[in-house]
Amino acid sequence: MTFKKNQSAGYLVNHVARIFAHGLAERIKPLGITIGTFPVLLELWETDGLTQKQLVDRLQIEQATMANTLARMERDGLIIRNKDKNDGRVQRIWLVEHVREMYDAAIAAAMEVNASTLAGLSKAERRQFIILMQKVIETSRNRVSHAS
Amino acid sequence: MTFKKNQSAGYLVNHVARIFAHGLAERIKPLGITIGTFPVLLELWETDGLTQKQLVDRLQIEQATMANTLARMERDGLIIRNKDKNDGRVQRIWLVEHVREMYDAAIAAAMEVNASTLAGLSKAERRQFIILMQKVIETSRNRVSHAS
DNA sequence: ATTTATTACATAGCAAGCTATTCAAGTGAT
DNA sequence: ATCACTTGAATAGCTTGCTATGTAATAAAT
Repeated sequence: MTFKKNQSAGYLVNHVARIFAHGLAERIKPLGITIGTFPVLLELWETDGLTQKQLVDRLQIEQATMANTLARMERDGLIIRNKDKNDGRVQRIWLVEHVREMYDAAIAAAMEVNASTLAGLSKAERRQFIILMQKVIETSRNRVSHAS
Repeated sequence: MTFKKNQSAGYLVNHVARIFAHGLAERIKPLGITIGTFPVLLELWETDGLTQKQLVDRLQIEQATMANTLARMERDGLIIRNKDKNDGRVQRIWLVEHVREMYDAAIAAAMEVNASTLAGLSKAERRQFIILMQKVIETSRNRVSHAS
């Protein structure tokens, strides 16, 4: 029996992630933001002035990836960074005013993408989708923490 | 009520895809292959000598992405490309001998990744995971074909 | 037969992810 | 006080994905 990619969780989930990414990208492009910045914005909308380290911990993105994403965001005028007074190593990240006001539109876009991409699923299936993803992430989180 | 990223299908599925990618990457690295080439290899192991166009259609990857992936594969000695006799536009892609022999090891790696990443799910949940992914892909496929 | 359109592929340029490495600022031990 | 360690961030260099655009070969239309 041969390996069938359309029965492989890893293959399928990569495909699905690209579908979501594509949908989100086209919907937030008018706002002047991109998919990589979106999770960062979500955190900052909730808590402005986080450090890079805090963003890395909350978003499970590698530090180097975060540094690059923040550099692009600063370049594009979405955030400003300034050194912490008490600790010269840490950079605090602050939203620029007009970005703080984009919250509603951005959230609407994200909810639209979720709804339309999952349109083929029943309400129960959509709930199950979320639960399964959370469980997989939890499994991985445990594995990683054991390993270290 | 605020938007919660850990309840957002798009956010979660991106995270899960990165977990799978990481797991696969470390397991196939010893074989000298990377995650982007893996789907291409799956197709060629089944049908050697496909054209770039056929790979694009079967893997739902953009043509430009495929061209770049194939260029890397050729550079790394995984494939050779040659022009089709009947149609000067098409490139046929052929596996190099030692890559053809990697099938068993590569499939074993993929199955391991799937098993260990989904270890926190019951058998029924794993089955459900596959079904939900397939449905989302199907929904997207229909939408795209309507749009064109 | 020539022109026009289509098709297959390549190239340019970017975002977003990664690992590995470096650097500077704090912390601790002696 | 100094030396070693740790921690936060930056940088280098790569893969994998995308859109937009260019190019050459074939097919279709007149």
